Amino acid sequence: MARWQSGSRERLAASALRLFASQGFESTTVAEIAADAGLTERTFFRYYADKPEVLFAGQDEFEGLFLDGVEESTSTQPMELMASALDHAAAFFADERRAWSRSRQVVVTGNVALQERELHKMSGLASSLTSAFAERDIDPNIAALAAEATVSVFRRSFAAWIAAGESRPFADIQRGVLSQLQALLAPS
Amino acid sequence: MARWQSGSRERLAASALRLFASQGFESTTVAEIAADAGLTERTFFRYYADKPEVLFAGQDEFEGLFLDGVEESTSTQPMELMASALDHAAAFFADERRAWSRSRQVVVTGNVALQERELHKMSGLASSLTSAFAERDIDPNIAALAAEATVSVFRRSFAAWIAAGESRPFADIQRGVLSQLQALLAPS
DNA sequence: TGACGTGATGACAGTGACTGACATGACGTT
DNA sequence: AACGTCATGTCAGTCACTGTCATCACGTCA
Repeated sequence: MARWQSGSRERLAASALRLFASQGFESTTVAEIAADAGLTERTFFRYYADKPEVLFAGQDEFEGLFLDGVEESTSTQPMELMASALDHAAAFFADERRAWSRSRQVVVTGNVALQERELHKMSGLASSLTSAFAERDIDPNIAALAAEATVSVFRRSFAAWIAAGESRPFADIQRGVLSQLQALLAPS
Repeated sequence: MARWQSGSRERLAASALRLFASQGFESTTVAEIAADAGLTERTFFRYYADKPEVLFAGQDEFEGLFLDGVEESTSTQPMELMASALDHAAAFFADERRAWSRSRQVVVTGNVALQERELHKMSGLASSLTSAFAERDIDPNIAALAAEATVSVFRRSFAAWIAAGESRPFADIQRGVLSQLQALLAPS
């Protein structure tokens, strides 16, 4: 029998989300999360750099989907690369994940520190996309604007996807939002 | 002679920026800032909600310029409202402010917590713009995309404005970036 | 089989951000 | 001159986060 149960990292994340959802982010201490997972506070910080970070595990995988989408496309047109990245990332948001995403988002929306962390993650995604676009010989300034537009479309789509009553698949919503953005900025 | 010197808030902000710039954000304690301003740590937190916030005083005024720009325009076209907001806000970034903005940005760029706070302020600006646009009978989804696009243009412009060697006025840079964004998303 | 290294964890003390509660004392008003 | 107000000081406390050392199950190698 192992001295330590395996999956400490996952247990910590699960305990954290459950406690945050039931009693709030600020009124849950790290020591409490750790105890709930059968560990100590010190061990929590060996897995997660800080308290907000425990809600953002798996971010790298998510960001990788966008980048894979860019790599898959052979185009050098910003719009086509954006669409490819968005389409590819949509796979992450399967319908089974919708309920989980909703409850997680309630927690994030309810705390400023978590909102800030989420924005920072989105900013990191935009940076990565900027680099990926720039490797296709796209002007750096254009690449940055395209990357931020991509993230905007994703965020709007995600918000719509978890809205009450919404049932369309993520990919469908996202294509609609991208069209809206194009229409908005079309020279009239 | 007054028991307390006036302008405590401003002295705290000035001490903070100076200390952050010379020895870094993290290695400067709030107690140190307060002492430098002739006050105590407790008083610092009566003026600023937390340590990052001391670098973001005056944010309301800045946000107000964007909103004034929207109000000044009588248009109901998103693109025209965006342009009006951006043009109006450009007044905030006079050439005299460029050197100060550069040194402040060095501090912000050098610390993750400050970057997160800055992103959150930009997000708040986007929310305000979304509401302002929505009051012009613009579809909420379009309003949100237009607001985020506005903020993207501003941020890209600001980055260019403080770049080494750059000397064009802020308004000129910003108009160029807005044109680039339009060109990027123009249906081909 | 037993010594040994490795790696995950615990234990503990310390720093610093932030808060609540109460005390102080200069100032204007009456 | 008594009084209320308000910016500030003082102090104790909580909690996020860190450095350091101890512990102990496990695999390996002699």
